[in-house]
Amino acid sequence: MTEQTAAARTAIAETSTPADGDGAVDLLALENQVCFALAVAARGVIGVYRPILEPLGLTHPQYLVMLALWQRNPRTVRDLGEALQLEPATLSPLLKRLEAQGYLTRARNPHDERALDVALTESGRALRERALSIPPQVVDRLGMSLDELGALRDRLTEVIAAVQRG
Amino acid sequence: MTEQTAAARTAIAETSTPADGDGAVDLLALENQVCFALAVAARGVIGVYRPILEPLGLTHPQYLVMLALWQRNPRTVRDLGEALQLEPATLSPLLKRLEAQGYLTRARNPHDERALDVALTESGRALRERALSIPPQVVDRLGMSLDELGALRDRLTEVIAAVQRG
DNA sequence: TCACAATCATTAGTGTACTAACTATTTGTC
DNA sequence: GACAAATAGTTAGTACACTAATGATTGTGA
Repeated sequence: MTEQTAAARTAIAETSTPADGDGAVDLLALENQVCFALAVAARGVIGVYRPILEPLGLTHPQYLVMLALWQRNPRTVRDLGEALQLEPATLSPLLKRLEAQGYLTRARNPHDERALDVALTESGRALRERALSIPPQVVDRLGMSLDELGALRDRLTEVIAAVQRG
Repeated sequence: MTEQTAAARTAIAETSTPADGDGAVDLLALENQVCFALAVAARGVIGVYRPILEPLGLTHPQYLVMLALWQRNPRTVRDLGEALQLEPATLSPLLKRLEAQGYLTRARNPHDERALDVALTESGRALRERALSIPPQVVDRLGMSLDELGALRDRLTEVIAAVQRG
């Protein structure tokens, strides 16, 4: 019975696991950690995107950069970093790869030589059409209702706000 | 109204952002992507753990490994991988660092030389006492209620199940 | 028993993601 | 106008996380 393996008990239980007979909850139980559920879910969902994005030659973070640029086109690295909550040091090599793919250009801003303007190429703009089918594919693959996904996004937004509040 | 059907088609409804005047929802808007919220929230929460784990000499994934070992002590790499949903290729160098820190030992299983047994050292067992204060610190730092966090964990569990189901 | 497939871990290579240190440019102030 | 402070981006170094390929061991069927 004890042989039932943690794997069988699944990564995350719906109910908190009592540590022992006195009904106390094990604070350090893996299944009780929100951070663990968050990390596994994030990796898992990004894994769902992987095969869908592969034909476009994009990784998930690169896809997010493209989404940001499709919303507003010439943007500085700093601007993108704020929108995506990424450090410039993370963005810098990532943007170079997207430039190498031909989806965007990188050029110093004439008015402020410190800033680097990132702009879509024709190829980058055109990619949006192909990307339109991605969200439905993901929703379909997850097999979850839009209500469930919306509820999750709202909870995550609370967490993001809580982190930034600190 | 076309408003409803458009909202229903959204990856994430609720405060969905209209793309233009006709009330259609922009499927590719950054704010509407669950994957984006998931990625930002996960990075953010791991960032909250960073300074808390730093005194213990642990990164967040290393902390999760320790949690798993505190629940069941000698475990194989494969066993840990299933519990943490990590590839052995990810776990392998991670465990070597924990071994270098002196928190665990790595030794081939005598019954099956292919398997590698990972076992806590005395130092690794002792670390649990210090770790007991971590969850309260994180909850305090986030400033969210346990109900909110529990609700989030349940939503995340649904996603993880959805990913694994596919 | 002996080829052979399955299993387990490691290695190599790519791509995030962070911190810290650095260069270059702009801005503010005396 | 000179110069310190602030800002923008890059580079270096560490650590995940994945896929693919490799090596070693085990178990099985002919």
